[in-house]
Amino acid sequence: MSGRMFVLADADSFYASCERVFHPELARRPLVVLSNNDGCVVSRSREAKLLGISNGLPWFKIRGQAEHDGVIARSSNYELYASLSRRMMRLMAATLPGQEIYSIDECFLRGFQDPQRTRMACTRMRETVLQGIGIPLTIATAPTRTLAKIVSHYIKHQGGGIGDWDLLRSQEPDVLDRIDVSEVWGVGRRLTRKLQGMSITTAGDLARADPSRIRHLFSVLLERTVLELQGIPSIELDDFDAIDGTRKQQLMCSRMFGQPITGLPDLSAAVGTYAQQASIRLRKQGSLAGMVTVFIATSPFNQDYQSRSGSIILTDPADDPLTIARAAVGTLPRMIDPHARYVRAGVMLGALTDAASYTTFDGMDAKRDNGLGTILDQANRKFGLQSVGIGWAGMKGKGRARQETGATWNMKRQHLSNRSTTRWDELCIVKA
DNA sequence: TCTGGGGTCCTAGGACCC
DNA sequence: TCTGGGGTCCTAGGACCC
Repeated sequence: MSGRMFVLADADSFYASCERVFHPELARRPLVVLSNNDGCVVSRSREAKLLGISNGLPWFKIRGQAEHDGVIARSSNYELYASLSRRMMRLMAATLPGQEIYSIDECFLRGFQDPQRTRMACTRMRETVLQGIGIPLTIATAPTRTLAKIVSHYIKHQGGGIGDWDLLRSQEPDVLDRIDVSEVWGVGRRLTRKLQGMSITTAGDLARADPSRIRHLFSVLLERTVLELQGIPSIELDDFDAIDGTRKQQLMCSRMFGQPITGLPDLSAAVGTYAQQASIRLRKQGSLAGMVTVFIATSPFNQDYQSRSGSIILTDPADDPLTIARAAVGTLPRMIDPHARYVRAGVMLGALTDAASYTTFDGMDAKRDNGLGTILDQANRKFGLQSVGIGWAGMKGKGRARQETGATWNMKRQHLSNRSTTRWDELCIVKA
């Protein structure tokens, strides 16, 4: 074995596992985590999977049966997950070199030349994260990222743990032929259908395909996937700085509403709030936005579905909340259908540039935050998101949702757990 | 009644120029 | 005004990921 060895570490049922960290009584119970608005299932514990609950199912459709089966539901709590993710990533980076964070719950690392040494490091890493944080990992090693994904997928089916491509292949030479092509990293629904039409139905079929022919019929992306299945590293990840979530090209804040809204005033309030949220993240990563795009949409499950978007180019790139919110709200009058029932809106900031190095030719400066944004950022850090804001963004709700705004369109989160690691008023209480 | 939120990359095709 | 080809740049949309 020569060349690089990729290590893929990802958490088992990450969101569900996070919920258990501060609620040990949830261990071994069937548990699901729901998307915003308590819409769909986005994470299930192993026990919930065994009950036949799949990801993406609308909660309102399965709720009756699930509750009958003793399933516990939690609203998603991304503050908690992001915080646990950061700790988990730091522990892993201290064990193996070359960490590339790929998503909130998984990262690639580089293995050592000596496979035995790599294996020991993986074992140690898994124990450290389990004991230090309480999150179980699945760890796979392989000569390419795509094969590491295959191994990970395979051993998760066996209940998780640690696996290696060479070992697996020596035990089961035909393992790729027993994996559906749709399970391959980079092959989605559409490609699966097209490939099936060409009698490529398993990962093994795809691995045996001619890369240049695949490139012709599909794209360079799928060609790289074929090469990777053959053991030739061909996919590089962007060297984006994911540990603090920095985005190089665009940044978006969008939400489904708790209930449909109609008319300019409510829509403006929602879009203004999302614009502010987006500008907070923009300042946090030290960028300026050159373009603001807003989209609004009615329900795609209704017959009169409509979706519109509009953009504004900022003549001077900006990071201050007023400029961005004003630009965003300003797109609405020409887009809005006054009778439509909107269920979703979003604000995208594009044409991002680095605030520190930005200069214009004529000596004009960018629309920098004049201090208001920084004050808002500080207040929000201290008192919690949406404590303070411009316009509607500062309106608080009551009771359990007191951190959210009081507007009717604010999302539903009826099964929210405490944000124990990021909110002082939601600290875990230990009775001794 | 009730169906997530964020990203990335590639390609086709139009606009424009010579 | 018409005719033709080829190059570049940009954007919208499609496809994928978690």
